[in-house]
Amino acid sequence: MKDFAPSKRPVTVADVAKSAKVSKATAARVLGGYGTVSDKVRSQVTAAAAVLGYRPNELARSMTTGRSGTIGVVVGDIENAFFSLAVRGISDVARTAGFNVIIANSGEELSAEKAAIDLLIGRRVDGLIVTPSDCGASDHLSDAIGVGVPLVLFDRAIPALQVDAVTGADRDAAMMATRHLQSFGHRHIAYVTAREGEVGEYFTDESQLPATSVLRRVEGFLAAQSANGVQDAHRLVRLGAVDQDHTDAVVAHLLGGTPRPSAIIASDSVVGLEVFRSLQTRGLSVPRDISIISFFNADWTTVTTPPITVVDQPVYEMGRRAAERLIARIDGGAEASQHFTIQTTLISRGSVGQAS
Amino acid sequence: MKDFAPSKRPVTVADVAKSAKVSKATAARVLGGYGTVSDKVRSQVTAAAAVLGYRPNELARSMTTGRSGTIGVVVGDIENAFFSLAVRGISDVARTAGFNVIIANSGEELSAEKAAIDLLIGRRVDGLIVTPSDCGASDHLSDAIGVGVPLVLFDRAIPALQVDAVTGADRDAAMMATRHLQSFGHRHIAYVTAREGEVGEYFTDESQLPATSVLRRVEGFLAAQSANGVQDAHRLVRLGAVDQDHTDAVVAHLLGGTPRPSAIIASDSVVGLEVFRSLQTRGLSVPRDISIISFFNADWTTVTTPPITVVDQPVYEMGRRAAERLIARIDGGAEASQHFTIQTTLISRGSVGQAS
DNA sequence: CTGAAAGCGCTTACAG
DNA sequence: CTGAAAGCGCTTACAG
Repeated sequence: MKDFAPSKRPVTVADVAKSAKVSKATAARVLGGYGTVSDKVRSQVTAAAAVLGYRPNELARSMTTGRSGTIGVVVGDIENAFFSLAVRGISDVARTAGFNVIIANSGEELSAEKAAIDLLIGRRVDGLIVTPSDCGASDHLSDAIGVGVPLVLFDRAIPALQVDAVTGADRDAAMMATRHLQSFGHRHIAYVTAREGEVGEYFTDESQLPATSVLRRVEGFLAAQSANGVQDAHRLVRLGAVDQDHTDAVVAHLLGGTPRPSAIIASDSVVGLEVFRSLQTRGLSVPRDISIISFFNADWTTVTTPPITVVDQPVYEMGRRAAERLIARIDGGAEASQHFTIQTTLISRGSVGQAS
Repeated sequence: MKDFAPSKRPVTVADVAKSAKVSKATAARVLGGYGTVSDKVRSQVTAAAAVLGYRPNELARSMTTGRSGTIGVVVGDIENAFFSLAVRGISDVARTAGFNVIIANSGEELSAEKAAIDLLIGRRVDGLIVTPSDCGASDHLSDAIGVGVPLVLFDRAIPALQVDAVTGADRDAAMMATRHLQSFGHRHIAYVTAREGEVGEYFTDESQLPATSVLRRVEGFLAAQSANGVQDAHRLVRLGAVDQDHTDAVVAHLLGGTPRPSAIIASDSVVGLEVFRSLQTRGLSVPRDISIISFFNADWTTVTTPPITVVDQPVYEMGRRAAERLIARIDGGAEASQHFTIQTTLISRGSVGQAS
């Protein structure tokens, strides 16, 4: 028995209808699972569909119903475990509710984010979850809302925009981490982020930190430092840890400067890993020579020597909440927009010691 | 100025045409970027589209053209860094070629994989890249091919199926790793995989390993061991390392058994991390008490003490190749199917020492 | 319970 | 260069 060349033309309801000797409408009813049909007709159609190998064209279906059963998710970087975990939370909820998920990557670039959103709206997703790469830019998002696409922001809020958002309690989390270090006698604490910036560039202005999650953390850090009588804390809030080489340079600059920090807080687990490597490379012993706390309870933080004290963000739960909220909106609730803040905890492991 | 409630009905070419006082066909020509129009008309239409906020309906577009400009990717677990890296490779090539990527997760379950493939075909993707969860099951894949959807297998091949595949050189890689251990005097070497299985269950039969990538590695391992005069090597090929608890049990069983292995090869970096944690928990020192090699050069392998010797699979490159091949097929090449095998290297770090 | 017709928003020939 | 008509594969009223 030979396989013939693939029959290019997909089989349609019309084909099934003809084969089952019923009208298109009737065939469509059983194939689409709506309306009422007699059992006899149902089995005829089902049988015909099976032998023909009918597969519904979801595109056509979406076009007539106006629903695609899909939600679009735009994240900063799917390779970052923070986002993969969030996506799982979103997907789990979506699947249960009968939605599929399309993921797009912005690479934390506004232009890519815009393109992704256009694409997803073009594909007529029923709703959107996005991690805005620049919380100061909201035009493309308000456009989306204007078009009628339900939107939930993830991890970051946009103050200028009336829209649902699910974020961590970033300010509190940073204060908690900072106080923890302070309780070990640390005064000169550095805060390192991956935001684009010159090596040595420190925080002076909100506009440097377009992601509100990072900004809130820095605010919390500064507040805690200020409360502890440290005034110039912002000088140790550093940008530019965009990759291992830059992080090495940032750390080198920090350790060669005055005051020399005795502890470092890493703004996310990717930066944390790079900072840890930098310290290792320089032959520094953690926590004897320097202490470190990283945001996000990533895999690697548990197998280092010592294991790393982390701010444990409930990212899976955050993903779930975002999806739940979005689906509620899709299903009609037009209530006022809300900002959900998810509490975080500190997991104390071995990377924090007494300030020397 | 007030914002009115979102205008639910999206604006269509017809709306733009009316506003620009041209025919639908003409408006569609400029909006769709095909055919020829006068500059005057073009600017009228463009202007009208802008004020109306026209967004093309990609669904409708796909339905008439028969192309969606999208490729579907089904991976085992997007949270696994191996797959995220592959997806980036795929996405980079796809984007450059003007395709978008839809990702679906199978969780390494055949039923979920089937559902995902049905979904993607229903959405009329132009092609499919899939990591088959069970290389013995090919019906759903040959169906896809039968429907005319170009398909490239990733990481694993299906011997029974004439179809393109991009895999690592798994047999060679495992032989390389095994020989490396042998050169340090190791004879009793364990090989641990995450495939479902009882604690203590060892490899006796191909059917236990439905992923050919794993099977080829085991074959390479056994061949190398056999060449070194170790006959019962398969008894140390263990299944069941599905999560930390099970891995703990598998490692405990291994270390309590006879012969007691002096080295462990982890079949992927997730298993590797769990095995490393197990060893740490048991207070074993690597490599003094036991040596370890993990597949995949994951983040965590560089920050442990000692850092881990790994089989470095060029996963990004594999992803790129898969996407390139798929796009070539989509663009018409009906050449014979091919199996691309990508060479791997061993990165020797500190986790392998002399056998005691 | 079943069928004929219209329509979703585009693109594709086919005329002018 | 521009327009009128048909069609992609479904679902949705509307009749019978």
